[in-house]
Amino acid sequence: MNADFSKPYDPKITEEKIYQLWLDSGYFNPDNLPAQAGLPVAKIKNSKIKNYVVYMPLPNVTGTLHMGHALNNTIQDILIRYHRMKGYKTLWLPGTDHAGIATQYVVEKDLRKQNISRFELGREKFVEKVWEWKKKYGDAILNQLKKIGISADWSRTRFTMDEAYSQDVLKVFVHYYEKGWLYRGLRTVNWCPKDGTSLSELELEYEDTETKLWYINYPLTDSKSEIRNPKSEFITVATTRPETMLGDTAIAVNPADKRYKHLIGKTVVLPIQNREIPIVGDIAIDPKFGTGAVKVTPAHDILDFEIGQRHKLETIQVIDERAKMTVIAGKYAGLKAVEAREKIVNDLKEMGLLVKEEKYQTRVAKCYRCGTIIEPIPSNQWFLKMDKLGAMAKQAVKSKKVRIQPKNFEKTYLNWLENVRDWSVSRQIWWGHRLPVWFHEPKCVPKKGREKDSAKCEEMVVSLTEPECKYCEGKYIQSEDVLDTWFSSALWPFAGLSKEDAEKYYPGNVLVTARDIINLWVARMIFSGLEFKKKVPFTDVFINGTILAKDGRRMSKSLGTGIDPLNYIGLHGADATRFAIIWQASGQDIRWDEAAVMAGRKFCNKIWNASRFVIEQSGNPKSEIRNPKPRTAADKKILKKLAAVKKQTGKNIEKFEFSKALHDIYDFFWHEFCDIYIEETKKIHPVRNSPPQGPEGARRAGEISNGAGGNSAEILMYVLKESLKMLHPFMPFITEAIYGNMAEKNGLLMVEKW
RNA sequence: GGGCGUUUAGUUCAGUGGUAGAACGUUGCAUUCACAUUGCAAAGAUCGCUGGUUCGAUCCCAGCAACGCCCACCA
Repeated sequence: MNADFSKPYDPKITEEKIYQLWLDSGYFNPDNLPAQAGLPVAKIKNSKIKNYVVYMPLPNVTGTLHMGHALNNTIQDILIRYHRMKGYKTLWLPGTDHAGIATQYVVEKDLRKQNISRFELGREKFVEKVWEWKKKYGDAILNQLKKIGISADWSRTRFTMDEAYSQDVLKVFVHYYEKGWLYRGLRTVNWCPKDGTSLSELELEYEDTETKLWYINYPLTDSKSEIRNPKSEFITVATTRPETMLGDTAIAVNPADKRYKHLIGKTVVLPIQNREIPIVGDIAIDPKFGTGAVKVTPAHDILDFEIGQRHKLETIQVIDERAKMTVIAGKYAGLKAVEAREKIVNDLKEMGLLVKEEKYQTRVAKCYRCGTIIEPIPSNQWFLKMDKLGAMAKQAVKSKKVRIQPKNFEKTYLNWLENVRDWSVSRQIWWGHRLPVWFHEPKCVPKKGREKDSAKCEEMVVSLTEPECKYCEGKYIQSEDVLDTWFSSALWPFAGLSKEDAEKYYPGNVLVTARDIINLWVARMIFSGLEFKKKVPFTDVFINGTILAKDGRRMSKSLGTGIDPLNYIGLHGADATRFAIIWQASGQDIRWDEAAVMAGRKFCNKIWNASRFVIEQSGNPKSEIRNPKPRTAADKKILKKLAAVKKQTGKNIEKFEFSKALHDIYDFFWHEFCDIYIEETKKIHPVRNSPPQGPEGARRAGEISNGAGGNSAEILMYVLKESLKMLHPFMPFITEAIYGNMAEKNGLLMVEKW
C-alpha cells in the first residue's frame, strides 16, 4: 500500500488497510512465513529455524477490552513482531474462555429482562441460549484486540468449549480420577445462594460492613438444670452469626488459654437445641479475640469445618442452599437465615443467655459476580489432590525451568504452593464442561436371568461416554456439576493446539499475564503441562504491570475509573495508544496519564514527516543500502548511535524492558536523527523544494550524496529504514505504511529482517 | 497478621556512591525550511522523614511515616 505523503498521517484511514494487508499476507500463521524474514529461502537451512510461541491469556467471552488487555496484548505483540523479524517461526495462539459463572450470569441477566428464569427453561434450553449468546458476542473482544494491531494467528483461534478442547478436558478429568487424585468429599464451601454454586476463595469479594458481635452464655453440663440461675457456670462465646448456633457441635478454646484450660473435655448444653456438645482445644483459636471461646459450626464456617475435621465433630446443617433454615432448625425452619438471627437473639434474651451485644466492623464475603452474601454450607464436591501436582509446579520454578519476572513474583507463586489446599474443581452451574461422572439410577432393573447380580451394580462410574450397567437394565445419569473454569484454562497451552500443532508448538516460550492470576492460572498451567506433556509449557513468565487510574485507584467498572482503550484508538490511532501504554509501562503500577497518548500522536506525526522528507530528498532509491559509508563526522556519529540503539533495543525487548526500549528509540529518532542529523544535511544542502520523483529525483539525490559536503542520501535512507524496523514492534501501522512507500522494499516490513 | 512494592520537577516517570534526567505542562524567542502535532532556549527538585555507614548518600543500612498491591484470617 502506498501512503499518501501529501496529506498528514491519518490513522483512521491507514490502520484498517494495513491490518487487512497483514491478514492477506498470511504471515500471522507461522506455517506461512518465509523461511527467514527478509532473506531468500534458499539461504536458510530449515533445521536452524527456531519457534517462538506465545499463548495468549484467554479473554472471557463476556469481556470487553480494557486498558489491562491493551497493555498485556501490546507487550505480547512486541515480542511476537520482534521475534518474527528476527527470523523465528512465531506463533501467537489466541482464544477465548467460556468463563463459566461469568457467562452464565450475563445470559441469565439477559433472560431476566424477558422475565425468564433459567429454571423455567431447563438445562438443555438454557445452555442453548448461552451458545447463541456466545456465537453473537463471544468474539467481540478478539475483534477489539485486532484494532490495536495485534498479530495473533487467528486461523488457530480456539474456544475452551470447542469439541476437541472439551474432549481433552474430560480426558484430563478421567486421567486424574484413574490416578486416584480426584476425590469426592463433603466440605463446607462458600456457597452463593443466588447463583446456586460453590465459589472458590478467589471468587469472593469482601465488603466492610457494620454488624454486631453477640456474647452468648452456654451453660456447662453439670449446671444444666440451673440455666436461669445467674450463679450457674457458663462459658461465654462471641459470635457474629447467632443463627448458626443451632448447628454447633463444639466449643473451642486455645489449649494454652489459662482461663479455659481446665474446661477442655467437659461439655456444655447448646441452648435452644438442648444438645450436649464438647469443649475442645484448638490452636486456631485466638485467645485475644472476643472471650477466647468460640462456638464451632462445621457446617457453616470454613474454619470451623477444619476444626471439626481435626476433632471429628459432626456436621449439622441448619441453613440450606437457598439461605433458609432447615428442618433441623426446629421452630425456625423455613425462615431466611437473617430472619432467624433476629428471632434467636430475642429468644436468647428471654432465656437470659444473651450477655451483651456490641457494634462490630467486619468484612462480609460476597459473590464476585452477583454480590450476594456468601453462605458457607456443606456440600458434595470434587477435589483434586494438590500434593503431587503442587510439588511439581513448585519444582519447575525452583529449578528455574520456568522463570518468573519480575523476580519477586516467584515468591508469590511459591508461597501459594507451600500452603496450597486441594482444589475444589466442581461447580453447580450449567454452563461449562459437565463432569464425565455417571450415577446409577436409584432403582435397579435386573436383567433377565441375572437377578442375583444386581447388588453388584456400580453406583458411580467415571467415563467419557455413557456407561451401560453390566448387571441390570438401569441407566446411568450424568452428574449435574460442571468443572471450574480454571480446570480447562489450565490446559490451554496444549488443549488449544491440534494434535499436529501440539507436536510443533508445544512447549511455548513466554507467557505474559497479570499478577492476580499467577496462582489461579499460571501455576495450574505449569503442573498440567508437566503432567500431560512432561514439559513445562513455557520458560518465561512475564508479569505485566497494573494500570491504575491517575489517582492511584484500581481501574474498574464498579469504581467508574475504567477507561476504554478503543476511545484512544478512535481518536488518535492504535500506534499512539500503544506508544502511550508502553511509554508508561516501566514499573509495576502505572498511573495512567492520558497526555502520553497525545505525545504518541505527535511522535507519529514526526515519524511521518521525517519519512516523507527523507524519502523525497533521497530520490527513493530502488536498491537496498546495506553498509553506507560515512563521510562526515555527523555521518559517523549517527551510524554509531544507530548501531548502539539497535543493539540495546534488542537486548531490552529480550529482557522485557519495553518502556526503556521505546524511550531509547524515541530519543534517537526524534533528537539524534531529526533534530541533529537531518538538520545537519540541510545546512550542507539546503533544499527549498521537494525534488521530483523518478529519474530527476534520483539525479538530485546523487547530487546530495556526492556533494561537496559529503552528506549522504544513502545514510538518510538507511537510518530511516533501520529506525522503522526498530519502531515496528511498538508502532506497527505507521511504520508499515511508510515502508510501503520505499521503492526498494521486498514485501512487508513485518517480515523484514531485524 | 504475613509478604511485596512505591515515595525524585506542576504531572507521569527514569536514574547514579561524588549535591539529578526525560516526557508532558509552563514561560520566552524563532519561523513560511519534512513537521506549529515544529525548532531553540529558560524556569522549575533542600531526590518522604529521622538516624547510621562513608572523605562524600538521592542512591547502601536501620527506624519511622504515607500510599498501594498480593496472601491469610477476622468466631
